[in-house]
Amino acid sequence: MKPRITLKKIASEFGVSISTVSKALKDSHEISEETRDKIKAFADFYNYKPNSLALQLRNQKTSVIGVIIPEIVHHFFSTVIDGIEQYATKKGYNVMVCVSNESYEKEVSNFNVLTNGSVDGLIVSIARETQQKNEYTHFEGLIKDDFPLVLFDRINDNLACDKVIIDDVGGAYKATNHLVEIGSKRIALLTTQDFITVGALRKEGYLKSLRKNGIEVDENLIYKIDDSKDLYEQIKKVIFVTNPPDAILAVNEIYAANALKIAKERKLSIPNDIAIIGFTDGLISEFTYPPLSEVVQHGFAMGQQAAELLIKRIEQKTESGFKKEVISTNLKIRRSTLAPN
Amino acid sequence: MKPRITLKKIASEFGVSISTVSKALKDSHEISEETRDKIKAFADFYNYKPNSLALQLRNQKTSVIGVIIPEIVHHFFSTVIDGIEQYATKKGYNVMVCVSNESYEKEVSNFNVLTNGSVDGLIVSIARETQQKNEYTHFEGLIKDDFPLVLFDRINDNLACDKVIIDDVGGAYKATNHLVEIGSKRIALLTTQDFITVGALRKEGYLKSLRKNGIEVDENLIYKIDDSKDLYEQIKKVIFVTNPPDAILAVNEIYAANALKIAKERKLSIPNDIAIIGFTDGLISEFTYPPLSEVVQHGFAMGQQAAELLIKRIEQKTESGFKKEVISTNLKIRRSTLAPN
DNA sequence: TAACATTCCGAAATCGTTTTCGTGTTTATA
DNA sequence: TATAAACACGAAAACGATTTCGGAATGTTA
Repeated sequence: MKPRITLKKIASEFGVSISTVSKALKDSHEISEETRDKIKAFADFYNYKPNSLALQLRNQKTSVIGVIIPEIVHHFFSTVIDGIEQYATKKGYNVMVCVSNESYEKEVSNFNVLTNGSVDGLIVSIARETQQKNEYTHFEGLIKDDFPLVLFDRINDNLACDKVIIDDVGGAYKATNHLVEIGSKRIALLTTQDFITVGALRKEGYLKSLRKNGIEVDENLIYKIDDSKDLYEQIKKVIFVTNPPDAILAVNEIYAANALKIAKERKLSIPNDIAIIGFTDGLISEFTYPPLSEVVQHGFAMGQQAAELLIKRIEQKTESGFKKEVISTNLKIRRSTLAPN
Repeated sequence: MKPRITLKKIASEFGVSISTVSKALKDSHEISEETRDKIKAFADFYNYKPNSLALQLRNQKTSVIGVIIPEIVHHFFSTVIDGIEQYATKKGYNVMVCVSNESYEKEVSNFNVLTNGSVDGLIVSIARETQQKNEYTHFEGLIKDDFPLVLFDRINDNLACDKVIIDDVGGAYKATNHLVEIGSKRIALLTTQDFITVGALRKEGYLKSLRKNGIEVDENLIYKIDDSKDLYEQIKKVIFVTNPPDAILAVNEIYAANALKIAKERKLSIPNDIAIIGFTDGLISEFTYPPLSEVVQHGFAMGQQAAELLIKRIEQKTESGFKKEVISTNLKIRRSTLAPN
C-alpha cells in the first residue's frame, strides 16, 4: 500500500513548517492567502486527509462505539445492531462489532481488545456462558473506572450501568392473556433454562397471567429447552404425548416454528387443537402455515435507545443516575391463534 | 471516565524514565530484576494495558478490518460477517462494520471514514445505488493507492482487486436443471433488475439450462422484481394469471417464500401444480409448508474466504495478481419441488 | 593499574496531528 | 523617526507507546 500523504511531506515540499500546513488547511488567518492557496491546492491534488489515528490519540476520543453480541446470525441481534448503527452514524460515531459466540472467554477477550483505547464506549448483550457462570468481574472493572457502558436484552441487574430491555414480563403476560381469551386451558410454556434472564422473565409474565386468570399452574407444562441439545427432539416431547396442551407460548421464534411444524406432523389442527404464539426474532412467522402469532420485540428501537444512552454517557450529557429503559412489546395476531371466520 | 494509567504515570511514580518502564514491562534484561518486579507489580495492580491507539500509530497498523455491506438485517450478509469475524479473530484482527443502506452516498462516506487510517483493509459488497449509477471512483481511488480491498457477492469485474463470489450461474443452472428433471415445462424466473449483478448472473444460469434442455425461452416468464416497490403485489402478477407457470426459480428466499404463499392462496398444489425453488438467505425455507427447496449459498465460507484474501493482501503474502474466488453452491431439495412418495 | 566488559538506565526519535506561544519582519501611527 | 500594531510563520509540547543509541557506574581481566 502506498503511504498516505502527511502534513510533514507537504511541509517539506514547500519548505515550510508542519504547523503552517496544518493552519493553512484549516483556513487560518495566520497564514497568508498566497501560502494557503498553494498548500491547499497541493493537498487537494494529493487527496490529503488527516490521519484519524493521530487525531484520535490527540483528542482522546475515537468516536467509535464497541458492540459485543452473543451471535450475529440472528435476526433480533442484527436488528439491534442496525438500530445502533443508524443512531451512531447520525451522531458521528462508528460501530465496531465483536461476537462473543456465547462464550465467557471470548467475551472477556473482546472486552480487553475494545477497552484499551479503541472505543469510547461499549454496548453489550451478555453471553450465555457468562450468565451461567455468573462471573461479572470484567464488567465490574469497567464500571469502577466509569467506562461508558450500556447493557441490552441480556442484562444483569446488579451491574451499575445503563440498561435497555424488552418488556419481557409484559409481553409474555399479554400473550398468555390472549391465549386464555381464545379459550385455551392447558397452556404450555416453551422457555429457556433459568439462567437466561429473558427466559426467566417471560416465564414470570406467563405465571402472572395464569394467576390473574385463575388458572392453576401445571409445572409439567413448563418445558425448559436446552439450547445446546437437539431442539426438534426436545419439542417433540411436548407435543407427542397422550394429552398434548391446547396452546403453546414459546419464548422465541425458532421454538414456536418448530412447535408448529411438529404439531402439524401430529396432524393437530392449528389453532383449533393447539394454538401457538412466540416471541418474534425474524421473518419465519409470516411464512409458516398458518402464519404464527407473535410478540413483536422492536429490536431496532432497542438499538437506537442503547446507542442514545451510550452517547449521552460518553458526552456526559446524563445526570449521573443510571437508567433502565424498557422497550414495550405488542402482539401481532396471526392465524396460529385465531381461527379464520 | 477515569483516565487510564500510562507509562508516564508509572515512570513518575518510581522516578524512572518512560523507557525503563516500557522495558521492564516487557521483561527486558536491560532492567534489573528488582526494578522490573516493582514496576510490574505496580502496573498489574493498576491494571495497566498499553493504549492501542498509540501502538497503532507507531506501528502503522491497526489490525482492524473494515466491512461495508448494503444491509445488516439480512441473513446472508450477517452470515458473511460471521465468517469474516471468525477468521479475522483467529488472525488477530478486529472487525468494524458499516452499513451503506444501499445508498451510494453512504457508501462513499463509509469509505472516507474507514480509509483514513482506522483500518488496514476493506471488505465491501457494493450498494444497489452504486451499481445503478455505475459510479466507482471511490473504489478506483483506493485501488490507485494499492489499498487492500476485497469485494464480495456484489462485485464489479472492472475493478482491479480480489473478489469472492457465489457461483451464481452454476447455482441457477443446477436449480433449473432440477426443475426440468421433475418435469417442469414452463419455468418462471423471479429475478432482480438487471443492474444487480447477482440477479443478472442467475438469469444467465437459468437461460443456460433452458438452452441445454432444449426448452424455448419465454421472455414473458422472466419477471424483474423492483425491490423498492411492494413485493407481494408484484409476485401476485406472476401467479394470479390465467395460465400460471408450472415452476418458479426465485433468486432469493423472500421472493420464493412469497411465491409459495401466493400459490397457496390460489389453491395451487405444491409441487404438483407449481414447483418452487429459491436461493437461500435464511431460515424461512425450513418452516414453510411445504418446506422450500433451495440453492444453498454458504455465506460463512464466503466471509472466511474474503477475510483470508484480505489479510494475505495486508500482510503481503499474495503474489501480486488479483484473485477471484468462486464459492460453489449446492441444492437442498425439499418438498416444494419433490412430491412425497 | 590500565583496559575492557557488563549492568542498568535515560535521552530522543518516531508515528501524525493540533495548538499555544514566540519571534522576526513589515506596515501604520504618533 | 521612534514605537506600536499587524502580519506571517516556526518551535515545541502534547497524546502514549517502542526502540535505538549512548553513557555512567560497576566488575573483571591481563
